[in-house]
Amino acid sequence: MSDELMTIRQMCDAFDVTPRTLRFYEARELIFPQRRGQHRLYDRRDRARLTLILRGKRFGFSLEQIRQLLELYAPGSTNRTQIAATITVGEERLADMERQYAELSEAIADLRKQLSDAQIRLAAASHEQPTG
Amino acid sequence: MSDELMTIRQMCDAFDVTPRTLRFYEARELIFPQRRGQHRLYDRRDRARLTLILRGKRFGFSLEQIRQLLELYAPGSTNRTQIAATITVGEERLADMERQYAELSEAIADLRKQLSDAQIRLAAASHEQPTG
DNA sequence: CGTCTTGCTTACGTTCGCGTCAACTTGATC
DNA sequence: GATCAAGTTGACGCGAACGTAAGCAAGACG
Repeated sequence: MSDELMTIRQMCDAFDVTPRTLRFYEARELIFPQRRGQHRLYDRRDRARLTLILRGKRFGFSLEQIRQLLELYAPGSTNRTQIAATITVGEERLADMERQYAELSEAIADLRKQLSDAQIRLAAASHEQPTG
Repeated sequence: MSDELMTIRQMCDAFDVTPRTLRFYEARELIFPQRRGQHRLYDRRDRARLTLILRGKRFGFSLEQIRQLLELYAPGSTNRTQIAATITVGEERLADMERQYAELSEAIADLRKQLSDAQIRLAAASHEQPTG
């Protein structure tokens, strides 16, 4: 069961990203795969981080914002002010997400209404020529 | 009450965007202000569209996706296949948003947990040196 | 009349998040 | 030992979404 360590190719297949992407994230210090010689090896931690990265991206966060958030998920520092700072940015992101959550709820309701209106227009247009 | 028509400057102030942005959206056919001579004038319709554009952006949609969505909000075409196509893309966007909504809910719960864990670490670090 | 402000067009510059080579190493295989 | 696949490090390229700067028009104002 060597599902502990994965090569870059396995990672790419598993997460549907390209090698370039993984190296890019590493360059931006979002993940830190080990090296066996020259080759990168990704462990469970790296995979967890990548999951969070991709999730964060889907919410529209920048890689830098995500990097800061990842510190919250990593038991890295024991420095008091560091932890406090990390918490602060985490709370900001949380606020962002909560705002987005509320707005998304509205937007979905909105879009549903527009869709049903359009369905009506579609039905009304049924007796006209079917093409333009 | 000439709140019916607004200049580009008034729009920028109202929506916190730059003139460049408004002209850019126009070039991409997301808004269609009237012209008085050379000057652009924005009416209620334009403002509604801009609101939707900015909202869409916050959800991570591209301007092109937003442009397509806007057709749903504009009583533009009476062409049956056109309306049907518009509905289709609208449903796709809706699905996107619903997925995002669900995932966001998870992510928020997740982040809350990480934050509370971090608070605990912060408390635990209290008796150590307060700086590094 | 000059000039100030507001806006216009055109066009090149910039940042982010990668894509796409090129050239090299390295371990495996014929 | 030649080749081949998999991986590596640069370095440049690219599309999206604007920023920025140059140069022109046109009404307002002293």
